[in-house]
Amino acid sequence: MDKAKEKVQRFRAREQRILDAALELLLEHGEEKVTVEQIAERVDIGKGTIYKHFISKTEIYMRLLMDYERSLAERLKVAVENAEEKGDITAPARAYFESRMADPGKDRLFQRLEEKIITLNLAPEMISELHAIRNSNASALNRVFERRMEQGMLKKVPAYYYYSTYWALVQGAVELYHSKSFADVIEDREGLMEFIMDVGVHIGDISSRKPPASSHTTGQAAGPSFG
Amino acid sequence: MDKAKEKVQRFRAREQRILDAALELLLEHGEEKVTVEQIAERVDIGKGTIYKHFISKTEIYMRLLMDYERSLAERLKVAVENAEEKGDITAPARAYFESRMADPGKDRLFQRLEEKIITLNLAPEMISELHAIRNSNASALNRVFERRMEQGMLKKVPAYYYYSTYWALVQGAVELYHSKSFADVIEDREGLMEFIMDVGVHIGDISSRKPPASSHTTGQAAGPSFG
Amino acid sequence: MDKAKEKVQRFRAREQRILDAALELLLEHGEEKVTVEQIAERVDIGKGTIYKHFISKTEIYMRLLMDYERSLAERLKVAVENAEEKGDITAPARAYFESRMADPGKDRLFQRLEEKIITLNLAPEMISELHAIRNSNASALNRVFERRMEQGMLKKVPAYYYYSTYWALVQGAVELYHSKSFADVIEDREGLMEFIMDVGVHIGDISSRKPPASSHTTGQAAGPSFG
Amino acid sequence: MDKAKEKVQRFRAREQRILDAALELLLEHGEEKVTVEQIAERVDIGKGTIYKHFISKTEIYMRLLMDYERSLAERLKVAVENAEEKGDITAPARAYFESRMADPGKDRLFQRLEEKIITLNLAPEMISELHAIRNSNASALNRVFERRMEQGMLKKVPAYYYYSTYWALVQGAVELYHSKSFADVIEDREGLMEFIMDVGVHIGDISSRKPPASSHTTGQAAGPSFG
DNA sequence: TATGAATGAGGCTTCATTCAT
DNA sequence: AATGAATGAAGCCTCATTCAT
Repeated sequence: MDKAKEKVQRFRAREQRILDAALELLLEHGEEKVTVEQIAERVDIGKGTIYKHFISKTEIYMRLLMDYERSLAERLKVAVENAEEKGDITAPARAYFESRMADPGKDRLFQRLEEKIITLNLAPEMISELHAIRNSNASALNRVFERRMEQGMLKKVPAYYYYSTYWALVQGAVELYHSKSFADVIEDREGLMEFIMDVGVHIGDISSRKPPASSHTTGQAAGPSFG
Repeated sequence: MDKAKEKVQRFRAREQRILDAALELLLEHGEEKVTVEQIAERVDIGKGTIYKHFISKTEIYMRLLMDYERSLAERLKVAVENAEEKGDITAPARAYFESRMADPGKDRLFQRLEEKIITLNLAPEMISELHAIRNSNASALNRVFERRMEQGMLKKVPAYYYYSTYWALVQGAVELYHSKSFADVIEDREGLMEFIMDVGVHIGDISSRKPPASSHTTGQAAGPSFG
Repeated sequence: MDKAKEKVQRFRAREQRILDAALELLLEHGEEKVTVEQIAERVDIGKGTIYKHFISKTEIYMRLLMDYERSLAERLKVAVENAEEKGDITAPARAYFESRMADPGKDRLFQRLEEKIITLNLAPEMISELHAIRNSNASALNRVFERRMEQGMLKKVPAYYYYSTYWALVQGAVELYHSKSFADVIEDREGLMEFIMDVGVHIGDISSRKPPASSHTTGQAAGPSFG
Repeated sequence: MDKAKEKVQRFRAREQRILDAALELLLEHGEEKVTVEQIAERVDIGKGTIYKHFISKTEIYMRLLMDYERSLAERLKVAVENAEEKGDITAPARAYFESRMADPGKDRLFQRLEEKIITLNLAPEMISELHAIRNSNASALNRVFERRMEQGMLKKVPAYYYYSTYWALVQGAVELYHSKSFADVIEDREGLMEFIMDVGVHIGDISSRKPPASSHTTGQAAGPSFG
């Protein structure tokens, strides 16, 4: 009995190790350049063993994608609930931003992975499932924007304007975080990210917006010069 | 003499045809899935001939990247000059936005291309050169933001905050434009893009900001055309 | 004691179930495309267990081959004995034909299996054993042909001419039965098979041969049923 | 000009060498057990070169199949024409038999190859093309049988009875030729094959058949004993 | 100068068999 | 005794780049 359980557990543990190794390698080397053999090597198992756990390389990637999206959804849900108790209407937006910016490299990786899988049309059903999860994320944010519009705090435009714009900003922030061109220029990344989040949270605010809280509010005359 | 010139010209013309064909194919099939053979076929020359013009496939891609970045810089420069004559201080930001959104698919492709080349560390020097061009773009925008800060129109933070945030928003807008998940949701793409641009142009505005002009609210005869 | 017997019996029963499952799968999917895992699944036992019964996949196949050949021999023997009592000299030939045509798909499968095993030279001794069984089949037929030659009913040629030719015809009939190219053309398979059998039974007949009895010409109440 | 021609010729020659090598290996080792690498090795070219000539391993096999079928059709056509001039009505059947028996190993190999390709449903369109060629073969034989029926020389049954039975016999003869079980028994292969052909040619003959011409017509009391 | 045939490293996946539990 | 996770050899195919003509 116990032995059987143990075995199952060891099996699951190995599955997780495969996923972890794949993610590590993906983060280290990029989507291209990671081979099944490499993953196996890192987990220190045979190449064939991978295929006891996953039917294809794509399935490994899809699992990573789903896991990430689910954890995002989970964190967002918690944040929304907490926020509603406290009456902080900007909390969901902040939670979303923070969730995605928690590990921008990972976030970005998963975008690329998803894009590739969609383009090559591997695993269309799993992609649908993924998008279903994502839509549940979207609706939480959408509700926030809609409520604020009703309260007259936001300019009235179609709600998806807000959500889309906000998404775009976060997406861009993720790219920015990763960008090697900006790396030299950005001295205070934390400050910048806060600034961006603040911009995001106040998109469309009609008036009397709280000025962005930044650790840099003291006027810094000359930032780094681009070119 | 003339013959030699003619020859050189034909050579250059073919080079351009190779670049055009590569871009077309890239746009049609995505970064992966374009082979040197396909390019040669479309130009209707031999595969070997390509290697008379470019030492590697990567070099072709780098050339496309550089050309794109330069055209961006060029357009931006013109816009800035025009704007300065007319005193429209938001013009550079708008020009930048419009330039990148003129063909979002292309813009996005080049991001991916660049990313790939950086990741695989093919052609590090060319990448440096590319970034130099980009920085010259950045400085034009930076100057705008700095001037507006000096005029007290923008909250005082390091100038790169503005530029980075703006860049992030545009970057995100490009992704948004392309995104298949959003495609169903976005009914009025033009309107949305204008909305985003407006958000971008007014990042950090201290007060009395003009509410975003949206085609949903005011009939704007001729907005910029995207895509 | 009883327990031990029971155990042995269960063991044998399972062995048979493995063989049955293998045959089913082989018939369903063809020689290639059947894996040990599939067999284990269908029997609902572990893959490893199969190897408690058979040292290799080839051994399973060899067992199927032997069993088939033995059942063929058995049926043939019975038919010959019955026929001799009744004085019907063509009975063995008919019995042989009917035996092999009883399930042409199976017969054909075993040809292929044997061929494969011979080609790859797996299990040479078992193949010898198989051929020994088959030769015992041959001798029954041979005796018939020899007797008929002695009776002046058949042209005198080496007896193996008859047997070989007859074998060839039956072999071909099996293939014909299975052939997809012929499927469209053959409207009356029963009639055709009877026709072929008749041709076979009368190979070498010296004179006054009974014209082939075909269901197209004479109403034969109960012919042998094929397949 | 000449150079270009030469090049094309060398290319074609190599293609033929690939086909020849593949056929050789197939004949030596059987369908399974021949790898693309082996073929390349034997031709002394790189693995990749094979794929300049053929899009897949299956295509190589299909080419062999088609070439064989075409040569069969060609030989048959010539034989039929010659026969018609000379009034020898059995000539097409003989030609067909002889064509297929010219190299029984090859004939058998191609059956197996075709079967495999059909089963795995690789290349369905090429298989159709193959069958089209084969049908042209069939009709030539069919016409012979029909004419003989009209002349009252053959029992009247559906024409496909004759063709199918004849096909089955030839098919079986091919297998017989190859069979290792029969190898020891068959002392005079030529004689046997002639015997079989004669049986085939006279299938359904109504009367006064020429006795089979065999080099063994002298009564050999005891052929080899089976078992 | 232009060509395209040739190359071969490298990637993904399958499956019979072994062996620790 | 039964299991099934693990193995790794082996197979097919792709494609950037080279080089002889």
